[in-house]
Amino acid sequence: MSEEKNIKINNKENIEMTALELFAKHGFQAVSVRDICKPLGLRESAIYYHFANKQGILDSLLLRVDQLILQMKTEFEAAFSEAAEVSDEAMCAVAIGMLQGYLLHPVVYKMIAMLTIERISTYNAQDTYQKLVFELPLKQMEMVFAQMIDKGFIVRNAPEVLAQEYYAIIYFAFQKNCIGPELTDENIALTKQEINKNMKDIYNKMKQR
Amino acid sequence: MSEEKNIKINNKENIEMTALELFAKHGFQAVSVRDICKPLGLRESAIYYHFANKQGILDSLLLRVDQLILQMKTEFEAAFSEAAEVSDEAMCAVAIGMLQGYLLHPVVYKMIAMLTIERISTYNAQDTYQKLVFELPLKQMEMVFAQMIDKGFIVRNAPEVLAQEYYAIIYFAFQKNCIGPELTDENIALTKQEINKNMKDIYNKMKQR
DNA sequence: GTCTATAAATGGATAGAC
DNA sequence: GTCTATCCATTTATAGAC
Repeated sequence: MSEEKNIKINNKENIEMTALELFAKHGFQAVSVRDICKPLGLRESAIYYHFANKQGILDSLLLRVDQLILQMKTEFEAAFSEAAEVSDEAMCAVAIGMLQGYLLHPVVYKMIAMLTIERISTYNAQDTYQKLVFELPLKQMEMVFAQMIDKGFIVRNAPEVLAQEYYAIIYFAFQKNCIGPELTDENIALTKQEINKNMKDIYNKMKQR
Repeated sequence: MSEEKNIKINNKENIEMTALELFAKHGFQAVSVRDICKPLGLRESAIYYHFANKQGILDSLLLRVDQLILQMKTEFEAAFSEAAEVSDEAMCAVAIGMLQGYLLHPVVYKMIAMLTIERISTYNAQDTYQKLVFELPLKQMEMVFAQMIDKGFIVRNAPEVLAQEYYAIIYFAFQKNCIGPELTDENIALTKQEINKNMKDIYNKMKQR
């Protein structure tokens, strides 16, 4: 093996990930190029070698979200396509999986936090937020319900309405307990607890009478 | 009547409302004191006469939210205490009232937009957001359900779970369609439509069998 | 690919006149 | 209560050496 320096390769990706960390915590505007440099041990000009300007870092991150969405889409399919058993436990498992494996996924979570801020003023960010936080998970939940209806487990036949009802519970608990200055284990535990409670409740109302 | 100049009294409140408008659109950090001055036709020093610093404007606005919460609390009581009839239309009316009269209330909406950004990095803003967007509406919904249970309209006896299930639908549709760079009439119409659809669906599952 | 140095602009904040 | 003028820190961005 050759003597190449494997420690501290400050490539584009490295810079983007540090930027994402900071953008997620403080927002794009509040973070200066110098702030991004510090943890990397770099100077500003090193950043400007990789990116045209500060905006370029954000644009690059937004492109990264699009890739992430595609990746997550295939991961979802692998995770949920087999779980076509129906019980309140199974429904809770799907919901907790959506929380733990997606919304709280280290990169997805930071993207959501960053976009939560940016989407209010920027069309570009709003578009990405919509896809990441609403379209993809809703489409996924819809598929789960379509399957359940197909197999005769469920009475009603509007999978997109059911998806919205169920995902609303997950999204609500997530927003209420997991978005904020710090994400603690207690917050996550409380979120799961609330999702489980509401999930079981709504499941009992919905199941084949 | 005396010849006092009634036009353009640029008092503290005037400055705060202009600041709120801008903070809601771009976030606290992204708005400069000069930005606030422009629409008011003032100079920076005029602002610093009324406020100790830029942060002082935000602090003042946060205090204003607390007053608003108290005011809204009493308005809610007046609006919902009589509506103790139970039907899917009545439930939808309560939900649409929560959207139209509260979440989309001109001032409340701007406060929510501003706090959506600030609450991610600031404990103070997070606290206020929690009260304004979660605690107050949930408490209110809970009271409506407690009444309905009291009068024997509803089977289940966990009003706080029901409140969360119902309010989650409202909050979800609001976040999905009404938060972003511009709020159009189409967005609002779509939000109402989605709330109505999900509300009726969940109501039919819930009502006395 | 990263550094030093520096230009140019922006933004928070104050002093003192009116 | 608002204005002019000004100060100073921060920040974006670039030029040119290594």
